[in-house]
Amino acid sequence: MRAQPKENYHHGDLRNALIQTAIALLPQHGVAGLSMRAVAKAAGVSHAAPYRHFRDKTDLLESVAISGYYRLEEACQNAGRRNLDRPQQQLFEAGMGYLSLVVEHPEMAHLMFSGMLSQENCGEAISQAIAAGSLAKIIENGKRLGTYADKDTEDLILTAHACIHGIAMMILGGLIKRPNSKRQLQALGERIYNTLLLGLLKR
Amino acid sequence: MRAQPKENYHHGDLRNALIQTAIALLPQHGVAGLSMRAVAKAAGVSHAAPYRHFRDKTDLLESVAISGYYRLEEACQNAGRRNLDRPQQQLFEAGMGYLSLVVEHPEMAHLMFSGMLSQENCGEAISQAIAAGSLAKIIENGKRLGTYADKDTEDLILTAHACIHGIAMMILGGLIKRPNSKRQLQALGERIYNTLLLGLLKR
DNA sequence: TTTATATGTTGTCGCTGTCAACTTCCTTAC
DNA sequence: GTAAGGAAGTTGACAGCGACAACATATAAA
Repeated sequence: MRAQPKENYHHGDLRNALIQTAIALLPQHGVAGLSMRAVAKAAGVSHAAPYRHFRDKTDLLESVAISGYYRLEEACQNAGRRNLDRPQQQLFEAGMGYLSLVVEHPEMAHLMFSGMLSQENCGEAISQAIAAGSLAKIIENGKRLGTYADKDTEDLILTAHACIHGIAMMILGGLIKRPNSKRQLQALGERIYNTLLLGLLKR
Repeated sequence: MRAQPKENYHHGDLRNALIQTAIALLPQHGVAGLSMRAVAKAAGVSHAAPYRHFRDKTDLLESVAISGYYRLEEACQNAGRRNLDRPQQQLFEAGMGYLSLVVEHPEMAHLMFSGMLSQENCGEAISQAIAAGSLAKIIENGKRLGTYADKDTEDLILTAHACIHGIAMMILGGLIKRPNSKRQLQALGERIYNTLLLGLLKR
């Protein structure tokens, strides 16, 4: 039994400390500019210490990305729980949560979605299960309530996800002007959302 | 007047040669693994030669990305020209061109869309003018022909672009399984496209 | 022909990711 | 309670990188 984590040497929970430190440094340094050594130094350990807990840099970044996926899932699930009997509001708020996370933590989003991490550890499996998983529940619920079109559910989920993800990545990639207020982001979300619901064609 | 580019020393058109070499090396090395020195070596010049033509690494990568934007524009414009009186086919083929480029040249797409390049030189200005520009013409044309809903044109363009871009980035980021044939890609495009046209809601 | 400028080369710097070798702490077996 | 051994930290080293300065050479201008 350890009373207090010793001051020197063994850290006690360096692995998590490194992940949290990396998350903290990410906004300043950017994903490209974030070095393993900088994370180690900021965490107060020597430059090689991280290699006792992570195979290489990618391994650390994967762990950071995974924590981002969980935050994203949480945002989507909360949107679902807040509006159990209003499927359209569920979907809209989930989408706004998705967008907000990307806008507020662009470097984290870059890490999660740029595809540079091994597809095995945090690609399809996790992101699919999490982000699309929450969306899927919301859309299936809406379909049960008779809100959505009587088409293949997978197609509805995929299209909604693509739309949300697309706007997020367009902001991230500089293809559209980055909204500089919650209000602007909300307005952007509404424009997309309404168009997506009604479709491009004349009704 | 120069008869033949001399074998030694002055290259004649090193700037373009470096861009082309970088494009050629991109698939093997990936954007993260592509080094200035590797490009220089592959182009047959010394490791510092590129700095006579590019301020830094980002400057070279920007030039590579810009050439990608032009390829993308070309694909979209061709789709428009091929189907002048069929607005839906125009939009679908433009989208498929967009998707194909990303699937066939994922590293180039990564460079174009990840947002790590300076927004000034090849961000909003160029990408907006090119990709969205071609899409805009197509959708405006379709609206004139009475195909599309009587909503704000900007919203239609934005939503269509987001949808296409989103699917492309989901493939790139490993969020959905990468299609391994033209046929699979086509099928994926059709699912999205039909849902986007008709909208999520019951009609 | 001389001179200036553009372009390519070599040498160097600090930083990075990663490994090997060493040290220190904690745990477990006797 | 102590010795053995593994887990977790340290220092030192290496090659590769981006970038700059100093130098060399080819072309253009005078």
